[in-house]
Amino acid sequence: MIFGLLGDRWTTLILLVLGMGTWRHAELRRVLGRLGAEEKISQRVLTLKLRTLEREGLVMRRVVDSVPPKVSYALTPLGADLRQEAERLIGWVNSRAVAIRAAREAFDRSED
Amino acid sequence: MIFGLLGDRWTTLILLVLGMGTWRHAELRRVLGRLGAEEKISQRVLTLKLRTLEREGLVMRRVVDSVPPKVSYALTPLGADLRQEAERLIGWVNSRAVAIRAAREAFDRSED
DNA sequence: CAGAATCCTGTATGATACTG
DNA sequence: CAGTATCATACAGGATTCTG
Repeated sequence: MIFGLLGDRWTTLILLVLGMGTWRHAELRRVLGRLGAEEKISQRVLTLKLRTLEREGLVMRRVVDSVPPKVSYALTPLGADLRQEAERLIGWVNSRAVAIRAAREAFDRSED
Repeated sequence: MIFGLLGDRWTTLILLVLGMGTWRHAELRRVLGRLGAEEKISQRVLTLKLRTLEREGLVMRRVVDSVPPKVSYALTPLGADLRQEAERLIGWVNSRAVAIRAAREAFDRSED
């Protein structure tokens, strides 16, 4: 994978959503469940992904130690920057979607 | 992952190497083994990756049906285009390598 | 040489239950 | 609410063997 960061099922999507603002864990989880045509992300995996992103300096974690605790997540400047790159790549794919689909169908037709 | 193509261990590297020219299966396999600081790619996985790339219209496969057979691989124009995008992303990471490493070390220090 | 078939293993992801 | 712990599973990747 390019650099072991965007190469998993959820990270890119998380980056995109966090690009829209600041979210608490549960909110973020709900939104991810809708935006992605995929299934819902498990609580455990969301925590893992956020930890990794925080570790890489892409996400900021803010804790308000009340009861119950409030934890919010947002992109760091570095994270916002990477999000732009991700969007660029998504744009690339979208603009080539037709060609790619055509290639796929041609391939599938010819192999039988 | 961004779009399920660059999100694996070998595809990006294959794209980069194929950007350097046309290769036969065994050659390509040898070069991948050196360029990547990683281990050697297995014959099976290389075949799988090349098939996928061919299906997406990114790689062209040319067979000369002699004995033994000669099969060569090269990028299509679409593949060459994607390779550029991949290089851009790699450039992004390289130019931020220091910041990322610093963030990682700060995180590891603070968690104990 | 290129690749198909088999078998095996590690890692990512997921479901569930529990806690500060 | 956010997170941890545990257990279970799916899939990518790898080793080996065989063949046109």
